[in-house]
Amino acid sequence: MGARTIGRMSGNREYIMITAGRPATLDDVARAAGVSRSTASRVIAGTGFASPVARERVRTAADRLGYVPNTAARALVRGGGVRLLVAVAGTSPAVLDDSYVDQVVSAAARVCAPHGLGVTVQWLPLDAPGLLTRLTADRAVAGLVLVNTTSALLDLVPLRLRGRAVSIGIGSATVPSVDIDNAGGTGSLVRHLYAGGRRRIAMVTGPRWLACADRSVQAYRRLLGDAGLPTREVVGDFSAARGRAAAREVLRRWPDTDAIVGISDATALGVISQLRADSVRVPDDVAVTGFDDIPLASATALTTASHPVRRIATAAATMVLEQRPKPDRTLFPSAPVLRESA
Amino acid sequence: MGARTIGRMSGNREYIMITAGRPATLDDVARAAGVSRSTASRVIAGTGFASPVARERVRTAADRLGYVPNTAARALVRGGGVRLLVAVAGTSPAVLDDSYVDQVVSAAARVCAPHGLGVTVQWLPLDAPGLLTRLTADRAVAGLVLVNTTSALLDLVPLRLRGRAVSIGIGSATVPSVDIDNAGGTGSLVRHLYAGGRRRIAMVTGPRWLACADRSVQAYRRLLGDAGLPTREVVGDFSAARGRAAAREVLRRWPDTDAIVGISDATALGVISQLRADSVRVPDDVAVTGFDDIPLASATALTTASHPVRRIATAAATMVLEQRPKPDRTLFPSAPVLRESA
DNA sequence: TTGAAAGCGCTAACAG
DNA sequence: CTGTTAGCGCTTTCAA
Repeated sequence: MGARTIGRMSGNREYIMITAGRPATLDDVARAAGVSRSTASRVIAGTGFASPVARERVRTAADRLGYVPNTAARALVRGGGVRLLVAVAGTSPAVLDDSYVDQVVSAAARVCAPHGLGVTVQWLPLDAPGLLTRLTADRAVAGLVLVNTTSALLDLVPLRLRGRAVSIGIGSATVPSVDIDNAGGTGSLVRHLYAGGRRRIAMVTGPRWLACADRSVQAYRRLLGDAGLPTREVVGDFSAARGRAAAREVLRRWPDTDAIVGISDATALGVISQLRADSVRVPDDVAVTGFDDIPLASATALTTASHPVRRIATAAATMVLEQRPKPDRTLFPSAPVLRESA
Repeated sequence: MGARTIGRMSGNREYIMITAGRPATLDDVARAAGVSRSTASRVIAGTGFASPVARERVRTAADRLGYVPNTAARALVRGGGVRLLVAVAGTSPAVLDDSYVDQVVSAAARVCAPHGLGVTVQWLPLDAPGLLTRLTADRAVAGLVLVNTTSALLDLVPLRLRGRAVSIGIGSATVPSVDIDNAGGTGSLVRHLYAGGRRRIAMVTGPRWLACADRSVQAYRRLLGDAGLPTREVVGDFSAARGRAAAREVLRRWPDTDAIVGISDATALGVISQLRADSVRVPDDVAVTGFDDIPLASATALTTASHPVRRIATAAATMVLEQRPKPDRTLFPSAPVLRESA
């Protein structure tokens, strides 16, 4: 441990080979290569000039010593930070117990790995805006991915993170957005219902504060409006439990409903289970659609719209890491997935 | 941007209040509190002595300036690292496209957040042991969580990480393990099958190199051996596709099989779909069990055993972060979840 | 109890 | 093209 082997290079210069214990530092590499630390830094970081000879010697030395740059030190001097913060807005910390968030975090971690960056995830209470400010005050934060955020939160993103923040959901003048095309996905589902002869179409919406959910609602309203049909809306919250209750409410208020559009697959699954419990046939009496195409959807033959969460998160994290101008808005298409429920 | 307000404290000493831009550093806090940087460091880090007065003034100043310690700088000097590495062993990078891994990463990120640490995830090819060595050579790596690892890989964990590495799966003399009680879970399932009158019980196993999967197989063998029954094993790989093929193989080799134990829910679901396709009734003709209790399991009424992945990952990450002696082995119980498939 | 001073490992001007 | 020189922000001896 800490054992070193002192040897001699052909050039008759002393070098040190670390055999165990302390990982090699840039100094070790420079010494072994017989160049200055700056030169070693230049070739390792790939920045600045270096003669082919120097390049070669440094590379060899680094290889032999198993040199790996210390990300923390590098981040300190460059001021770039060492981790990507995934901040998920919501009313309770339970928002983090969600496979959607899992996928975002995991995808982000995968993108960050080669850059030597880590990822952390935090719940952002909607009513405690100070937290975002505190979290982003840590210079170790290299970038920010906001999930399900609000405009209020968006405005709190500090200047330091301009260009290093992306929102999965709505964006702002300073924070670009990467998102799923809720309107397109929901629209195609509503059109499918209409094409199937449904005319009394209700919708179980998401929480009002969530803009992306609202886009689905707007699409639903627009389409029904265009067709001269009245809307039937019940507020939900993405959960199956709320979907159940909502199904009851829909049928109580509008007994002749022949289709229910759920804001999410979980919602739709809740709706279906309640409907079946009440002996309403799906899709014969009432057609039901979801949104997201989670694994459960295919198993339960739920008609829904696709939502490539992993690809979206990967794009978001990549945008944060790559420091080049980003489009204000990147929309991933959502395709209808027609199965048996509608 | 970068605007500052110069004011005067009651003690008539100059201080600087950052109103925007550059986050406050420890120097700013010290200056504002009228103490040396060392003193400020002691009270902020909570290490070493400080008079109540100093403590108070530093706290106030830090609060007012919205001071947040720079994790990277701290890690650099303390040598503690800035991120937790989740390394997932497997034969292809696709092992990372798995909700199991997502949950582990996400849970780890949650545990790390308050410590100012990030998380990265890496695929560890079984045949490229050098990668682990290279990855862990980065001093920025504060800790290691190995997933589905092998003894060979375990032996490569460097001394520097001793006490800062945990394995979800098998452990070693130097790396403690946190795991699910596969044997217990599988055992209770096999007993349930036996109690239900099944006597010709086959098993679709996991890949041979995976020790945790092997524990299930051992339990199956032991129980059948104790009952004087012959074993019927087909090698699987946790996938539904392989489960399908395995079901075919089982029935070809042992046509009178009356129960199939799947190494995972995905495997079992694959088995069931193949069985149904071949007009074999489940559970009437052949009972099928899984392992993990994924969301799909309840939707498909699959009998299985529970697997609290989130809790396991949280425990693992916590052990890595808390620097106290750990038990060599922590086993989380797996309870049978009886549904319709067996 | 406190402050001065010396780095942690690396990058980035700036002269040579 | 290369080496010298300053730090990045923080912790930690060591004296005072």
